Amino acid sequence: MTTTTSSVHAPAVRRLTAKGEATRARIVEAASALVFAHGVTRTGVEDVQREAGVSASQLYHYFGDKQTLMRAVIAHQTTAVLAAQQPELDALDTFEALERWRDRLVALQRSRHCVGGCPIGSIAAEIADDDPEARADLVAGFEQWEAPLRSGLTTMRERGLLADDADPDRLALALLAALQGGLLLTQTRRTTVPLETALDAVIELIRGYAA
Amino acid sequence: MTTTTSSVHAPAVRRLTAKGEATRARIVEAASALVFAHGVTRTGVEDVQREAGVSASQLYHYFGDKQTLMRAVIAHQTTAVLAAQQPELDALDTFEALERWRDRLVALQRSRHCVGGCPIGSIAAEIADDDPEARADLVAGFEQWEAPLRSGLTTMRERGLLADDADPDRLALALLAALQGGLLLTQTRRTTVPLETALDAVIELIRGYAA
DNA sequence: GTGTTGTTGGAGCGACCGCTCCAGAATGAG
DNA sequence: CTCATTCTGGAGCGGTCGCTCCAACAACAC
Repeated sequence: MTTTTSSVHAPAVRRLTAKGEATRARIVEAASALVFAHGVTRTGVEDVQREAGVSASQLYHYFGDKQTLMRAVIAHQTTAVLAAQQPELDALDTFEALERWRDRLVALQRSRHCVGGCPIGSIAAEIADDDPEARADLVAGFEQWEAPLRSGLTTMRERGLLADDADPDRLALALLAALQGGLLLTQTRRTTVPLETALDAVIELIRGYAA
Repeated sequence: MTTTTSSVHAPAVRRLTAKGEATRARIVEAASALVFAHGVTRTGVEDVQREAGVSASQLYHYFGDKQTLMRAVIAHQTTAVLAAQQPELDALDTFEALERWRDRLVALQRSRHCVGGCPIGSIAAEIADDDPEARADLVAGFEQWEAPLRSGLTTMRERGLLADDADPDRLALALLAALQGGLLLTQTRRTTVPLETALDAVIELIRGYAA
């Protein structure tokens, strides 16, 4: 129970050919792009078929139903989001790295003209209350995100960059929350100002713990 | 242009009877509750009809289409959200008021068992990119929210509670972003910890500006 | 080659969606 | 009372939704 893989008797596939793997990947990528652009509910299975260039039977061959597909989308977007924050995210152990990470996030949203929020957060807001299994995946996704933040801050404290009374757990969570809220407001207002302000505020708080 | 009322030729009603006003209100309230629980897209017009106890023709008599109804929901929820934060929100001019406000928000989410995020923020995440008019309403809603935060912090600075280099605009925006992000993570993780941590972080930053 | 399993195409079903339409009942103005 | 306007009930239409089914093709194991 509470396995990270799909639950009981997923109509998914046991073994996948190289070709099948490619088809499956194309479906997930197409679905991810559409969900990012229009949300889960507004993304129809038929839209995914068209975008991925597959037939209905192919889609339902690899994913038993839409819910399963959406869980695959969550997994895919989690990986993509973390990758988009590299290399800074995995070594957030100096104030300079923290600032570069902040700048990268802001630049990314600016390049998107502030359209679209967080690929994971948006899904969370839409289906966290309605799909328990997806919610578990989202919790895991956020945890994968928070972990490197926590680890970077911990390293900073160990190296004496942060005072002993700085709490890496608290600060990492505050950072993630500021990021999510900043993204939402940036998406709504179509300005990167909220994202910048939210991140800068928490970073300033962290700087207050500089040793 | 950019009026706050509905735009060109809204099929809405010119004059409303007392009875009509009541019916309209019932529809908006039912729709608001359903949207809060299940989101915009998952809320069917038929669901609203059932919940409000009205027929299809009634609903379309008061609201030309679903989009118009959703804009009314945004307006209604904006009022409701602000009301739920009173009396603190309108007088956030001491640290004590700030803490009471924080406690009220946390208690509210706890009483909901962390189900459902921000009534406005959730809608924003879902349709900000797809409905330009709704997005404008949401921007206005957030502004109505941010204004008292800004005004409270400004008062604190004027009274000498905050140093001159404290920027009420920045801090108010950071507070709102932390709140939104905290609510999203709290909704996803089903714990009030993220909300508490996010708000406490920004409040701690503000306290750093205490004169 | 043969059999098994993975892969693909495409028609189509039942349910639900937002919305329309028309006729009748209630209401307010004169 | 008269009449225009507002309000209500309910059937139903065209479209879309998630999904099923069946038959054929391709790839791999032996």
